[in-house]
Amino acid sequence: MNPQAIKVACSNCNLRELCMPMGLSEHDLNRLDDLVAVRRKVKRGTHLFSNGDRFTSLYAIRTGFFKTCLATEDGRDQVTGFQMAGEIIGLDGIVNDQHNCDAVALEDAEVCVMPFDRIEEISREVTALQHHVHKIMSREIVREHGVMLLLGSMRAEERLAAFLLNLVQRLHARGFSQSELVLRMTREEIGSYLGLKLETVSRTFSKFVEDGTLEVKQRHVRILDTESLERLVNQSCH
Amino acid sequence: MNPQAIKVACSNCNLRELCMPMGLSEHDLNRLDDLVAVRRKVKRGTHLFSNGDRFTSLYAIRTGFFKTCLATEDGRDQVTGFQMAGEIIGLDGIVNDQHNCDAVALEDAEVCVMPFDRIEEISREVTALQHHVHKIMSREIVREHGVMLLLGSMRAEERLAAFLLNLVQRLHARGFSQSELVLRMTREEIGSYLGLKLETVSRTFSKFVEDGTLEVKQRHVRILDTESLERLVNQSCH
DNA sequence: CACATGTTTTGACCCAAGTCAAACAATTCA
DNA sequence: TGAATTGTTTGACTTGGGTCAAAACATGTG
Repeated sequence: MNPQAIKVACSNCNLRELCMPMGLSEHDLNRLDDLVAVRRKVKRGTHLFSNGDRFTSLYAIRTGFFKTCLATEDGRDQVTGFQMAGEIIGLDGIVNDQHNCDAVALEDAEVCVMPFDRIEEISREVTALQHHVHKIMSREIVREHGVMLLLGSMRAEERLAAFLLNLVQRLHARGFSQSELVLRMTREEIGSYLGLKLETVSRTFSKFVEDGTLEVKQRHVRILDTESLERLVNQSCH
Repeated sequence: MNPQAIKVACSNCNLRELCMPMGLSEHDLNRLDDLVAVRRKVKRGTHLFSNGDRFTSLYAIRTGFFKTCLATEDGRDQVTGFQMAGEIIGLDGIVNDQHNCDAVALEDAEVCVMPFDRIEEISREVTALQHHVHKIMSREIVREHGVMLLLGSMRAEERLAAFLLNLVQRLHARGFSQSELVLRMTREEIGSYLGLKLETVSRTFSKFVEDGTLEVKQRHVRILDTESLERLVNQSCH
């Protein structure tokens, strides 16, 4: 956990449009460059933060892939999300000044550390940033509504279909293929996120392969029939 | 939907400690009184806002009880939360400038309408309000994490136990009994929230009555054995 | 390279919760 | 007040996904 002392400006970052507000004046852009204190590398399998850690900062993912998960003393475990480049993690820590879940890198990663008091300070001056922060938090709330819908009302196939469509859609927005993806997480982690056991996830993948909807080789997935997945998600009358 | 023209100050409101920041100077308190544009009455069964409505304001519940729910075209329906006095609804609308769920009054209710542009304006000046808004949004994110854990990893009894404990805890914080409550929602709405069918909710209530954990007469519930419910929620080794 | 460890697949079996159906309250409203 | 509507309970039966177990693969490490 040795923070790198690399100081780099948001104004030059190629992920700017993903994690920062757009259309700023030169002056406001310069203010924004004070947001990121340092960058920090996070090795695969290690924690960016853990449940109970003191909350100080939000993190913008520059590279790599994370999961956030909630683990209770009694052994329950729930993956609450998977995050990729340009997304912000740590919002859960604001309310109680301590993190309420674990953030674990699923591959070697790098994040921009944004001290929260600095975010609050600058967003008092830069209206666009203030609004941006509100939108990011609201987006997370809406995302979680969607997960609740998935967990509360979908069958296994529908859940996996929704999961895959969401992943490729986000990857596509980052310039990757619309139909091919590499899963960075295990079947068990997918299962935890989707409220299914890993065996069920595996079986559902196999079923999609039989149906000709997917091609699966380990963690490499190619979507052969997107519409078929969309039909599963959108038509609940089974 | 005729907005009442009653203009009342937060500074005198007995719910202030629930929905507003504490320990403000006189000057800041006065600024806060500009937050609430009007109050609005919402009749039982009617919508405070609906999916797709233009987002303009957050709402602080003064009296009454709401549910928020997500309904998709294809007939899926998920209750995403139940809200009571002192709680804030509408946060889902910020990200896309339109509401993403329905807010329905489960009993006659009254809300304080807080135009969001005014919230942003005042929170640029009053740091405590800025921080408060961030905390409210973070709290909602953390709450939803908890629901994901419930939906993803709990069995029916555990879900209902967690639901009841959460309700009495919030009611107790508002001065009501720790052991007695009146449900404002139907079995079906409870089921939708908990990812269960109404029959399962009903059966689980019956089981708790048999076990001597609850006394249930329609929507009146008395908790006879809180510990038993807590044990269910906290010990996942079934 | 071989061994250990972690991950994925598949099969056989089981059970918690869903489905369908019927009877029975409570409310609402004419 | 009584008919209609809505909400709740309970029973009988079914089923999707969980559990347990074993084998096949991958991946990493000394």
